[in-house]
Amino acid sequence: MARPGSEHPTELELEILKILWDESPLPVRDVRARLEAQAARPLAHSSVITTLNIMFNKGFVKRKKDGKSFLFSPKLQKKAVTGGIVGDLLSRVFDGSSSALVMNLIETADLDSEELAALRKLIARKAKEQQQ
Amino acid sequence: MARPGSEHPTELELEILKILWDESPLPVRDVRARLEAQAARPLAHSSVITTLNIMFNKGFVKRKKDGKSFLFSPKLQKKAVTGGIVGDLLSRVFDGSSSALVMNLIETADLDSEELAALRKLIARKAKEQQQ
DNA sequence: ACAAATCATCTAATTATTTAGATGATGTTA
DNA sequence: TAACATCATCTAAATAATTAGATGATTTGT
Repeated sequence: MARPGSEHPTELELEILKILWDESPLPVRDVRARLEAQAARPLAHSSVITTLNIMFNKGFVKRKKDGKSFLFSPKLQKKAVTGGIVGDLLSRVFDGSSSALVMNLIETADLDSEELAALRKLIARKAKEQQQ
Repeated sequence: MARPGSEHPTELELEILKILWDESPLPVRDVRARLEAQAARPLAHSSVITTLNIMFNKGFVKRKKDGKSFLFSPKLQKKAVTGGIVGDLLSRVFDGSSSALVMNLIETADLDSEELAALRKLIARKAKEQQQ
């Protein structure tokens, strides 16, 4: 009875990817420091490097030897990852309906008038592209 | 060294919640049948009821005794669950920026002109509400 | 040169999540 | 009534995810 893994990054993995999206390449030491400082996750050095190596084996990050340490970088773009998570949410909960999710977000999110205006523009642009 | 659980439903739990959102209350027998038919997850009866009871303990579902079986219903609304997952994604990846995620979705989603028109209306309504 | 710091590797442990068979109780059908 | 079907409970096991200390190697600082 196998427990299936997930195709998406786990919560800790997502935290680490975010750190690397913000700045990379980074050595483990720095990833560990930022996990503690930015994500309130104080982990031992070996906990962090273990997770990073698992992520490397999963194809989420690249690593490059630098002296005796490794520098890690994200291999997946932010959009690809969020697209995957959200796409999954779509197919599971919204029967694949993107617009239902987008509407749900717009209804629940706290958007100010500038953000709404920007969205309006984007939608107008999308609609225009569709007519061509 | 505890391994933290997640505050969100796991992938299987989300599949089960979807089934219950579509129709509830449901007995375990029916949940199991739909997992197999709709989610291509053929699990043993006891696997399903174990997961449902874990979900009950987590506060995700309600259950009511009916004869010798239990009927399960969702306790959380779809919006609350997706809002939680997406809110988490926001805070981890988009620094809390709802509009960035919504824009990301609009750009990547395959929306037809009717859907775009509906979004435009919703945004207009939101903008109007904000002026009051 | 020696001590301390840094680093990866190895090994181990905990917990969550998943999966399921055996068992006993209950209900239904022949 | 007996056999069968259905159901929850109990027990067990596999795997993923997480966490971390011990160890040896390398680098840095005194």
